[in-house]
Amino acid sequence: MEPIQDTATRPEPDHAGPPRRIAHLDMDAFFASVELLDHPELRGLPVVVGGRRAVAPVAGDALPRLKDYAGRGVVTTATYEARAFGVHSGMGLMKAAALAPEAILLPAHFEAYGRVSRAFKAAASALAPKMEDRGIDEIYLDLTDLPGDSLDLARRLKEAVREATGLTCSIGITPNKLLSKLASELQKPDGITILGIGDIPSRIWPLPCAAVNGIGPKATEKLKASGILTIGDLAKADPAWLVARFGRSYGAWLHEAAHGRDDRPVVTEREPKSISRETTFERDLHPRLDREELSRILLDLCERLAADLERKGYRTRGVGIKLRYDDFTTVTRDQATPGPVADAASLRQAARACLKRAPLDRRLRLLGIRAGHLLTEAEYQEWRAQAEARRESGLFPELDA
DNA sequence: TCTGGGGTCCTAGGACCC
DNA sequence: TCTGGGGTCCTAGGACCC
Repeated sequence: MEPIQDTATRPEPDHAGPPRRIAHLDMDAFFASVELLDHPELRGLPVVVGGRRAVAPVAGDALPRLKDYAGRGVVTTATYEARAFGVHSGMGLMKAAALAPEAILLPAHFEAYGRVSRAFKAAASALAPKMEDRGIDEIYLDLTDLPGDSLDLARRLKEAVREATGLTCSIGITPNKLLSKLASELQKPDGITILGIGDIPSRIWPLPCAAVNGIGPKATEKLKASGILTIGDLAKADPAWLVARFGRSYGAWLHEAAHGRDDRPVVTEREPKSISRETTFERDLHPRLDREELSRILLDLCERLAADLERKGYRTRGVGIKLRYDDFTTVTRDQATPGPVADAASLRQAARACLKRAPLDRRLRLLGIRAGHLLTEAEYQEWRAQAEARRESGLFPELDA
């Protein structure tokens, strides 16, 4: 018998409620711009930030050039002058050097970026306290309850950020996060873009699908294969076809996204789900021949992860490792720990158990360790109380004393 | 000349329990 | 004797983002 379900009376998804006013604020070429604060003489030149460690000093007082770099590493950020050569973040440095050999290469200074990041977020949240942290160089702000028109608010935000950091940013303001993220990209750098729902056909639909946050390389290729190039093409696609092609969840989301619909709230607080450390080796290491070196690296990763857990006040109940082989294939192995732990020795013990279950027959280029299933101090105390109760009832003697 | 390091979320199968 | 179905946890992999 056919299941009977009255879909016609099911309520619409919750798009109701008063329209919101959401800002996305994105720092312009963030890492490179911070570097230029220290090296104003490099303004206007193509500059790339990246590389694994300080570039070897070059003869005389010449600046380190991209062409002088040899080794593993990717572009972390490029100035707009460097981007003009086709260089972009994530690109291998060797490839970038082929495109812009004379570009200046600066090593990354993550402590400095962290300081400037905290400064711009403090300045923005002083004006708009409902702030969602989206990483080191971007935030969402919920401006719905603030007085003043959007253009004026955007100008005040940019001025506050500039005053606090000396840097420019780009801002998009629309009724939701998805559109604001798209809007902030439209007039970079140093831009303000304010859009309403009515602007979607003219401003959003001409953009390529890949401009949408959540449509990556794989989905872009798949869409392209069906002749869907722009967000407008995607908006015209049959939702049932999208679901059949991309799955129930992602297919339905693609349809909603193309029409600029997005209910996600601005989330001001969040507990981390996992904390990890990983490293790519200078040269590929053999699991057997380079056993001692790998062992030292694992211990170092465990100690750094333990320090992170300690500093942030978490314990983990699930440890995982990540291995990347010389052919760039990646495997992971996970293992639940007997109880919540945060010390390096316990992390290493769990990591070694994971390693035993992984193929170790070819050279490795990366080793990583991750602490998942995190417990806050309060959750840990609760776990302990429950374990104690079980122990006293004699059911599960997980606690020794 | 290959491709960093830190994350989130989703899917999917099997174990296990009720 | 031929066997249901839901819920949750564990594990592995993959897409995606900054």
